[in-house]
Amino acid sequence: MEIKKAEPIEATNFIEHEINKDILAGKIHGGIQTRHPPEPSGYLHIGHVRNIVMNYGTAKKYGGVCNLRYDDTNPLKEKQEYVDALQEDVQWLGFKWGNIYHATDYFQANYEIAVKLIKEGKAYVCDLSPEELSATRGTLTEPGTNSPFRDRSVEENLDLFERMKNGEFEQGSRCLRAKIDMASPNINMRDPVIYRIQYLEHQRIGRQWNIYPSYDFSHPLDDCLEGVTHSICGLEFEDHRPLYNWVVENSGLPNKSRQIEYSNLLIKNTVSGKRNIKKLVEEGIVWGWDDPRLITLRGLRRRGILPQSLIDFVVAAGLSKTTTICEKEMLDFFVRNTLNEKSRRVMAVLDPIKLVITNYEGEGEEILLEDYPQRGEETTKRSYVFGKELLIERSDFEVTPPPKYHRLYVGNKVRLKGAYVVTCTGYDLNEDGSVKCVYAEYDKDTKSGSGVEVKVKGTIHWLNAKHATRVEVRKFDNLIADGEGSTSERAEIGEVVYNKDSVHINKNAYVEAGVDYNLADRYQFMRNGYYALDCEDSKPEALVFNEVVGLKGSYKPEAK
RNA sequence: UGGGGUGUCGCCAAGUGGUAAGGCAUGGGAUUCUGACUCCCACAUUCGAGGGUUCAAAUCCUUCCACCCCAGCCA
Repeated sequence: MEIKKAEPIEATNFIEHEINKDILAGKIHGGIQTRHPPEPSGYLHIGHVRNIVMNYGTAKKYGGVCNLRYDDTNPLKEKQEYVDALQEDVQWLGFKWGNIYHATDYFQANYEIAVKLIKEGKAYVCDLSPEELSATRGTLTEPGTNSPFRDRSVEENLDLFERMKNGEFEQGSRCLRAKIDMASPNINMRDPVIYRIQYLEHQRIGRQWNIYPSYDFSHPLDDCLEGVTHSICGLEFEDHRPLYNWVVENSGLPNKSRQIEYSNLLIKNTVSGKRNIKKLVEEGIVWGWDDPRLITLRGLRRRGILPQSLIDFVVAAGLSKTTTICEKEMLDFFVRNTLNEKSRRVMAVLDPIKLVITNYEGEGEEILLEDYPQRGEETTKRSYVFGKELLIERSDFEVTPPPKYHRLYVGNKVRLKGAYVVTCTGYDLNEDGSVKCVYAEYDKDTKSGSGVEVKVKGTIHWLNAKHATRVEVRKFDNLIADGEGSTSERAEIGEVVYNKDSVHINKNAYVEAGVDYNLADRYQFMRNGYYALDCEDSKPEALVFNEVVGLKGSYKPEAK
C-alpha cells in the first residue's frame, strides 16, 4: 500500500489538531499509521463505529494506513466466532484495513522486551497471590507498599521468568511486574502486572504460551513494533497513558507511538457496551447478537439500517472528550437520510380496510409506479394493477375527520398514488362500530400521467385486494433502559428495566404482489417514512420494518 | 478526602484573547401525486458559578460547584 508522507490537513477534530502539531513539530518521519485494535470478545456495536471511523478514517485522511489488530491477549474471553464476525462487520461498514495483525504475533517480541526490562532491573517476578497483591496496592488515597520480592536479583528474576514461561508454576502463583512506583498517586503506575501465567487454550495459538502479557504491556509495544504513530483509544485509558509512555520509553524500540484518547459514543436510553449486550445475549433476553432490538452492527443491519447512516451519524456527532450521549432522533435522521436516497419505494398497507371504487368497471388496468422517485427521470418503473376493490390504510379514512385532516372522509377527494383521484361516497361499519368498508368514486380523467391536474390535498397509498401479498411485519423497538437519570442513561444492566413489548408482530399487513423480498434491497413504505425491508437473516416471509425511522411531520390531530 | 478527565442552546459540537460555526430536535412558512423529501425563516447578549487580569475573555489567572474514569494476574 502506498503510504504518503504525513502532512498537516485541515483539522476537523481535536485528534487531527494533535496529529498536525506532531507533524509540524517534526515528530513524524513517515506516514501516519493507526490501528483498529478490537478484542475478539464480542460483536461490534454502534459505539465502536466512532473508533472505527477515527482510526480508519484518520489514517485515510492523512494518506496513511490503519491496520486491524486483534488484541487477543486474554484467551479467557476470546473466541474465533468473534474474530470472524469482527472482520465481516468492519467490511460491512465499508472500511479497509492495511494488514491484519494479532497481539499474539508479537508475543515473542513482547517476551524479549520483558527479559530486557528484567536485565535492566525494571521488572521483577512477584510471588504475591492476587489477593495479597491487591492488598498491597494501597487505595485511591493511600500509597501501596513494596512487594517483598521487589528487590530480587536480576539472575533470580530471569530464572523465575524463564520457568514461568516453561509452565513450572501454578496459575496465579507468580507474575511479572514493572518496577515503577508503589507510591504513585496513579494506581496504574504501582508496579503493574505485565505478565501473568495462564494455562488456557488460546483461540489462535492454542497452548503455545504459558504466560500472557497484559494489555498495558503488550499494547504500547505492539503499537511501536507495528509502526503506529497515533494510538487512538477510549477515555478510560487516559490514566494508563503514563504507563503506556513508560513502556514505550523503556522498550528501547525506535518508533514512539503516541496515545490519544477520546470519549465514547452512546445513544440515550439504549443498552450499550459489549459487556452489557453480552449479558443480554447470554441471559436470553434477546435472540442473539443480531437481535434487531440491539444496537450491535448486526442488529442495526437487520433493522435495515445502512452502514452509510452509521458513518454519517458518527461523523456528524463529532468528537470530543465529553461523554457523548446522543438522542436517538439524531441517528434516526441519518437513517432516514440514507434510506430516502437509496430505497426502492413500494406500496404497503399495514392495517388494511377495504376501499371499493363503485363506478369502476372492468377487471383492472395496468399502472406504472416509480421505483426510485428520488432519482427523477432516471428511475425504473414497475407495473401494478388498479382495480375495483382496493386496500387502504385504516388511518387514511375518518368517519368524523379532525380539523385539517385531508385524507379520506365522506365528500373529500384524494389521490390514489400513481392512479386516480377518488371522492369518498360512504362507508360500512362493523357491528363493533369499526369501519368495515369505504366507498368512493373515481374520476376517469385524472389518471396519473394524463396531464389532467386536479388539486387534492392528500395522496394515499393503496393495494389491489386481488394483487396484494399478505406479509408478516415486525416492528422492533430499541431495547431501552429505564427512564431518566444518569445511571439509566448509561444503561447499566442490573439497574434498569427493559421495555417488555419491544417486538410487535403484525400478521395482517400487505404489500404489492410480485415484490421480491429476498432481494437485499430496501423498500420504503408509501407514506410517513416507514421503511420495510427483507433481511437476509430473517425468514423470507418476514418483513421487518423499523420505527427508528420515525414519523417525521406526519399528521398530528392535536396540532391545530 | 488521592490521581486523571469533562463542563458552550433540549441533544451533539465548533471555538485556542478580538466581540458565540454547524448538525439533530423544535416552531413558523413555501412547495409537493409519499402530511416524506426539498426550500426558506426563527431558535445562546451568552459559554457550570463567583472573583480577578485586559481596551477586549468561552478562551488567561483564581476560588468553588457538578459529573465521569481508576484500587483485574480484563481490555
